Amino acid sequence: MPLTIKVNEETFTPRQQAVLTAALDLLVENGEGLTMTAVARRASCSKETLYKWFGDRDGLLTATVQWQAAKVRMPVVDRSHLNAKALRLSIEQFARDLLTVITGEVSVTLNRTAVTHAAQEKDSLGIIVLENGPLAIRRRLKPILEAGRDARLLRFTSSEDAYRTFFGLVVRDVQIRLLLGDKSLTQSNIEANIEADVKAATDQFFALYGAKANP
Amino acid sequence: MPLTIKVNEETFTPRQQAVLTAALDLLVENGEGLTMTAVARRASCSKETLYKWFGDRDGLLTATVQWQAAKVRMPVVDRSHLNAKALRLSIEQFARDLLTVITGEVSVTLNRTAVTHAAQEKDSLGIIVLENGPLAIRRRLKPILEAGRDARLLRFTSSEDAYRTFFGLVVRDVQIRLLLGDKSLTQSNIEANIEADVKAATDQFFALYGAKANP
DNA sequence: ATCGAACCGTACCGTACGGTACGCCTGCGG
DNA sequence: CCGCAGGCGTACCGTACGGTACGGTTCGAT
Repeated sequence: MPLTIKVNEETFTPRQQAVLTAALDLLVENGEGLTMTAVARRASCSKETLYKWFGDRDGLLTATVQWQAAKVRMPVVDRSHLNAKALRLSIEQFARDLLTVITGEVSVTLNRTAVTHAAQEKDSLGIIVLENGPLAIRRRLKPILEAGRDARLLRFTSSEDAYRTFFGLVVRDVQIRLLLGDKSLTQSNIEANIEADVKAATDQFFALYGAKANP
Repeated sequence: MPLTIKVNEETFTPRQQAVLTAALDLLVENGEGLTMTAVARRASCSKETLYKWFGDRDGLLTATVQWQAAKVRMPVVDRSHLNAKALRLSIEQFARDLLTVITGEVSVTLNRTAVTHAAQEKDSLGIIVLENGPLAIRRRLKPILEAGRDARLLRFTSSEDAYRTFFGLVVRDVQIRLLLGDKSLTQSNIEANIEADVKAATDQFFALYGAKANP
């Protein structure tokens, strides 16, 4: 019987964090390279310690994803004085952050890992990734959207729907293509277009939800 | 050395198709349940035959995904007389088909399998899924969009961009949530909202790319 | 100085699974 | 009737990997 995994306890000792870093590195380098032996060797620790700390392989995986996903923090957008320009900048900033995070190597790896995990009737990693990815962004964007509505700069009925449309406009087919390993989407390729994409998505979002838009 | 896999040859004997069906069933039932022994037992054939026909496990997997993905065919939309109403119906139909396919159990399984595969520096399955999923839809939608533009019903510069925006508006965060195993997205849940979602996405698409829209 | 906890390194075990070999049956051409 | 190709079922092999055990080492507390 494996030990209970401490999923809610986010505090890891520096040594443990070194182990998690090693595990993440292995994941990024080679998605399926995360074997207990490899992690132990990379982190210069014994397998016994891994099992003592994380219970079993799944526990180590969960801790790694959890710890790493929680590190992805969007910068908070200033909400103090909300004129049209500031709102637009905030939305643009969210689009930029969303695209940057989602196209990052770590994010792709984490999402792939979670999808693989979900393919085995285990959804814990998927929940963690969802919670720290899309849902985290949603939580931060929502007050901005509602402030925009209160200031009569935006018009929508459901902030949920508005957010999901925003997500779609920004992400489009980029994420799924990255997850599927589409070679025509290189990192430099994305970086070169990110500003144009951010602007386009923001324009479209305001076209749909701006105060002047048709209901 | 495994035999060369016949990826371009789409013709399988009925017996082979029965094997592929068994493989797909196992995949859908339990993502990681596709072991050679399990397939052989399910299809009532010998492992030796599997290896003779498909070379190795990867070949069987590729053949399964290839064969199944190619079966997903969108109905062709009539393009004969293209007034505003017909165009809108066509777009709506695409949105509906796209959503229906993407949220289907088989599609989710195939995408998960391909993502898992891509996590191991193998992108062949990802390419197959991309080619038969998003890209197939794009190929079919593109002439409709351009016909709409020629008829001055739509306005856009790049049909590529228009398609990708359409994809984003329709799919939003549904696919990634399904891939990650989000429990709050049940099949019945999606089905109940699909018509409303289709209408909303089409409305938004026309708001952005309709002839009356701002450039 | 001594003890014990924590931990490293490594050897070891069990199992699952990819891949192969082989014996047997069936159907078909001669 | 004979022989043989194709295929089924099963036994088997090798390996990779999850998980455990254990001796040796470091280090802090007493």
